[in-house]
Amino acid sequence: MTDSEYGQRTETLQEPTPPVARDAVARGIDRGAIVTVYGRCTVDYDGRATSYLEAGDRHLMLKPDGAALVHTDEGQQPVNWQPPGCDHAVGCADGELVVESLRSTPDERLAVRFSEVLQVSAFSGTDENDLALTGTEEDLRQRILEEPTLLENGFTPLATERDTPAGAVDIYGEDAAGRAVVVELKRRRVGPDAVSQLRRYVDALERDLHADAAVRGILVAPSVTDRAGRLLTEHGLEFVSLEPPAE
Amino acid sequence: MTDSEYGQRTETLQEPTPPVARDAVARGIDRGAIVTVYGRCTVDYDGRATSYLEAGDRHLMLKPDGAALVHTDEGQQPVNWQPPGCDHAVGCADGELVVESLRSTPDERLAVRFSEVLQVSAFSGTDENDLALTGTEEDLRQRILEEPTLLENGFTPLATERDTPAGAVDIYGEDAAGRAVVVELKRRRVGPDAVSQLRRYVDALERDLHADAAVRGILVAPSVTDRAGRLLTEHGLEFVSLEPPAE
DNA sequence: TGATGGATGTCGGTT
DNA sequence: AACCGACGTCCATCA
Repeated sequence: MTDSEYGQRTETLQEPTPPVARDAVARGIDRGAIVTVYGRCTVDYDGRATSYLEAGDRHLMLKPDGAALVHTDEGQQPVNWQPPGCDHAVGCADGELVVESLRSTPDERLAVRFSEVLQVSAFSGTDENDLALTGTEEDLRQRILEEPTLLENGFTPLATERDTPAGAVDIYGEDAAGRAVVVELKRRRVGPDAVSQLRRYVDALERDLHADAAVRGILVAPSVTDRAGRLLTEHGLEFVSLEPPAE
Repeated sequence: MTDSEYGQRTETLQEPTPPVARDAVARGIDRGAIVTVYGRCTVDYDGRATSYLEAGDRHLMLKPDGAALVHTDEGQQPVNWQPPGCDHAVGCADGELVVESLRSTPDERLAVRFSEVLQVSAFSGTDENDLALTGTEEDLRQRILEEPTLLENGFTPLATERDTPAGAVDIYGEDAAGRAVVVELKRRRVGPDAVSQLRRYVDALERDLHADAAVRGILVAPSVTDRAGRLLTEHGLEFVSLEPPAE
């Protein structure tokens, strides 16, 4: 039922007793493995908020970086979790397997109590490669910097991440008439929040450059919602429809 | 090595051949189980963006609601995923196990190709219970509605989720002098975005109630950042420090 | 189905 | 350690 010889890349136990499960989990954590436990459990969380989950069958994953995830059979998001950097502890109490993940700053505690353990697994392996992702806001920025005319004729980018009292502007530049232009980029359709963000930057830059300077604000995104479009008009801001490159 | 009798709550195979793995995954999906695969794989994603991940050892989880998660040994978030509502398909190609998850609106495709399958598991179970969570924004709202004096003496809540052209206001009410008050709630320390949000609501309500009416805007949160504090002052908005109740 | 805003958001960069 | 904004954000709610 197990393949627990030293050096194996996986080690799995079916319906172990709590002490056996505890030792397997502890050994997996020690070896730097991804450890999973499936079984009937309750979950306590206390930290930034507080939660409790009554008994049910769930899947717990403990990662060597200190992350913990409790998954039910629904949803992309775990029902409970702990971020990387936590310390995992495992033990038996009242004949149950108990897994705890703790961290400080902020003080947070996750406790999973298994009344029944159906399976414990430990997975060791290597993963050297990083994800290659395209279609991000950064890609959209590159596209505009390489071909500023996409924004409008005569636009000249002068800086990216230009600092203002309100934060860093995505692209700062000049139009054909020499007016200052603030560009805010979004990789997808935007709502009111993006308009407010652009507005903050334009306001801040107008103060920074002295009161006389009128600063143009251009929102670049695939599209805007109705309300966002109205907000743009109200605030005298502009919109240019552009998407991140497909690849 | 397996406990695949019909009706078992878990079914696990160690190092199955691709066709055997394929059948186990298909059977697990059919039964409405949570299916996991651990092994060496590459991951292709195409949809709202595009990504590719070179070979490495990873953990794939397929949920009966159509969600798919690819986890490495690091991070709380999956390196690749597909949201609930997808169709999972499994097959063999070039002697490899291939799992695909597809959806439309938007069109998105996730493909995981295993050059080596170390373990396949299927977990069946029941989970009737919902998470009980406290310390949310909703709890903060309840706290204020029950004791409006926490906000300020003489405050009278008149509505929650009051609609304005800019969206729904968390709490709408009147102060002791009968002036309209817009309250924006945040469960934790806030930055500039929350201030802009409150500003949009105050603006919208002032227009809605006619130009003469001065509307007060109060941000309620545990604390604000420096920049947010400055923005509040600039916009003539107020701040009251309150947290969600501890339990 | 789309819009809107909350979230124990998480994550990365920078100060 | 805090601040800030992006994210293939996810997610519930409501129109």
